[in-house]
Amino acid sequence: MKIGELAHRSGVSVRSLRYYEEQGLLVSERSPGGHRQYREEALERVAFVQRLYAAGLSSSTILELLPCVDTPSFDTSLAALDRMAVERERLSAHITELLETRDALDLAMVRARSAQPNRQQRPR
Amino acid sequence: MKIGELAHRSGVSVRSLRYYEEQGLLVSERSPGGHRQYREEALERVAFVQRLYAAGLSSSTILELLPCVDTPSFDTSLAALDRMAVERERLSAHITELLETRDALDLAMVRARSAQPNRQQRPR
DNA sequence: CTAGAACCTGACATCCGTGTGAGTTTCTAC
DNA sequence: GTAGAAACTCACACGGATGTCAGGTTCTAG
Repeated sequence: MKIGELAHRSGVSVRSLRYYEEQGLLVSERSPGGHRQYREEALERVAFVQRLYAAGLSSSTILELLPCVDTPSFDTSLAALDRMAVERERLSAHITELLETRDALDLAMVRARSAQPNRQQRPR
Repeated sequence: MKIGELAHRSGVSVRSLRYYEEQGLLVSERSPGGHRQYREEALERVAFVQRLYAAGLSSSTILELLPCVDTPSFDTSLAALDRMAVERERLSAHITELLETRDALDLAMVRARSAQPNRQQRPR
C-alpha cells in the first residue's frame, strides 16, 4: 500500500503520515525508487495514533507508549507500561472534567430556557 | 479586585486575563489611572472560560455562548442557545471518543501485562 | 517513449493561547 | 516625596500538528 492509499483509507493527510514517520510513530518500507510502502497493519497504527492525538497526547508521549503495543512485551515495555498508566489516569481526569463541563452547559441551557418561556424545552 | 489578585485567585496568568478581555470574554472597569477593576463575578467567569478552553472550544466559540449566560436571556440568547446545544453535542461526542480511547489503553495494558508474567496485575 | 499522476524532500506558513521583554505610568507605603 | 511593586501597552516568540509551495524523481497507462 502506498502513502496515497493509506491516506485515503485512514482519512489522514499524506503530510501527516510523513510527519508520523518523522516522529517515529509509523514505519514504512521503501520501494527501490524510495516510495513508502505500508502493510495493512499500518491502518490500525494510524487510527491508534490519531486517537491518542485526539486525546491530547503529544507525539513524544505517544512514542513512549508504543513499545507497549509493538513489541511482544519485554523489558522495553516496562517503562512504557508505567507511562501508559500515567496517561490513562490523566485521560480519566480529563474525562471527568469534560463531564463536569457538559453538566455546566446543561445547567446554563436550562437556566436560559426557563427565562424564555416561548421556547420548547427540549427533552433529554 | 485588581488584575493581579484575580490572576492569583483564579490561577490564570495576568497575560491570559488581558487576552480574555481582548477577546471579549471578560469585562473590567477601569480606575482613573487605567488599571482594570474586576468584581467578584469575574472569578466565575474566568473559571467558566477556562473550562470551555479545556473542552477544546475557541475564543470565538465561547464568545458566541456567553450571551446565553450573561443576559437575563432575551432575543440575544436564542442563537447562543442553539450554538450551545451544538457545542454540547460536540462535547458529548468527544467524551465518547475519549472513553473509547481509555478502553483502548486498558486493553493494551492488559495485553502487555499478560505477556509479562513477572509483573503484578494492578487491581482496577 | 511519453504524459501525467503520484511520490519524494525541504522549507516556510498557519492557528491560538500563552510566555516574555521593553519601556512607561500608576498605585501604595514609608 | 520617593522607592518599589504592580499595572499598562505593544510586540515578538513559541510549540505542535497540519497546510502548502517549489523543484525534482518515480511510477503507471496508453
